[in-house]
Amino acid sequence: MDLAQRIRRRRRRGADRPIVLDYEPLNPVAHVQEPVGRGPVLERVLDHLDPVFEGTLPPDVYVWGPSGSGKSAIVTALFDRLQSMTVQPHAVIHTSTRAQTVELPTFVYVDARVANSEFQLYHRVLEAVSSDDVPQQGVSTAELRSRLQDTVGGSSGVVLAVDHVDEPESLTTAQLTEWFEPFGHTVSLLLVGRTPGEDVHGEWPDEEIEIPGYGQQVLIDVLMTRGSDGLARDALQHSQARKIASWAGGDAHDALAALFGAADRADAAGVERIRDEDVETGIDAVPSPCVPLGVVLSLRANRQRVLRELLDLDSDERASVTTTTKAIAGIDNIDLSPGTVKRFLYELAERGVVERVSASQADGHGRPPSRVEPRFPTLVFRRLYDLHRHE
DNA sequence: GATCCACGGGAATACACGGATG
DNA sequence: CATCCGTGTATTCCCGTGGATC
Repeated sequence: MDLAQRIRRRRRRGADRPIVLDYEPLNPVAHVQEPVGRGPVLERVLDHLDPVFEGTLPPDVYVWGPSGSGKSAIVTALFDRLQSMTVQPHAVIHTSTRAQTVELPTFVYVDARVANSEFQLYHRVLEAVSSDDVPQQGVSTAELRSRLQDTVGGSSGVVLAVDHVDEPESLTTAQLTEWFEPFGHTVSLLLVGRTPGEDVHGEWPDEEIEIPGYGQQVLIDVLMTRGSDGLARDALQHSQARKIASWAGGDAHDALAALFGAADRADAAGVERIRDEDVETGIDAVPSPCVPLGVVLSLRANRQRVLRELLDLDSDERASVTTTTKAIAGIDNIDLSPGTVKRFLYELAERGVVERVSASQADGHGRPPSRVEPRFPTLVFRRLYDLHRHE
């Protein structure tokens, strides 16, 4: 348990809520220090990175696996650790075979959902590599690239992980390889995506690592472990974890989202243990198909605001896109015009965050209305959004 | 002045339906 | 009967503006 977690627990205890001690371990997008049950996969990624301990950079690699298979968890945990080794004074590794030391490259992790332009990408990397501040505006993309080239050229190289490639509104493998082509062998890419390599980019020239989905038992372990980190003692029963795991079909994101929802519900009810009905509620609050929570949380603030308000509307306010629009734009201090709210809703539908459901029958004139349904874990989003607004 | 980006507004287009038209 | 038209709605699309920084 780290310090931040200890403090969060104390704060929660003060709130007189018996079940949830800390929401973070239940958060599907939380970064964990030690991913549970992913040892073999970690080993394979480490095998690939092995050359860095000999002083050279590994070739580019494409890591892929189904949603909720722990890709982000593995890569963030690994890069966090490797990065801290680089920053620490003992960044120099003494190899046993040769009495000589090697310098580790810089390890940088970038989420392409957040850094989704060439400029943003260079910015993140540059900020990680050089210790100075890097301007966000007023400097051209080309300028940033050449600054980055200068900086990287004089260093021992960069291993750059780019997560969530080839999603809508993020970056493609083609773009990334093109942008870093001029960097030659000073930057090694580790791209993380969901689809098999051959499907997206026919001739990916380099290695790839496949990450399989979680098995049933392992997923139950994940739930029990995270549950015991975040919940009061014995609040979650093994049979309940089993039920969630079997519903989730190996998807740890969906499973954790359901557990989060269940715990939140039980917490609000003031009971001491999660009830089976809470599990039901938690599962129901995760639609299928479900867009990853990370997609929602990387949306711009105003769009998240609209989604948050959407969750509080009653059903006749959600009868059509237009009435939904009016209801949301009419809320005090929302500060968005109806036209803009409406455009947001259509944009969000395009990204799969909400789904348009057209009414079966038109009553009266005009094109039949359609309403929007959330396609993200509603209880989790609501709780996390409200928590972060109050801090 | 150049640069990137977020934001907001609304025009333009597509669609569904009932009823008028040839 | 086939087609067109008007109306009201849904959906898409484009572009200007302004903040902030170098």
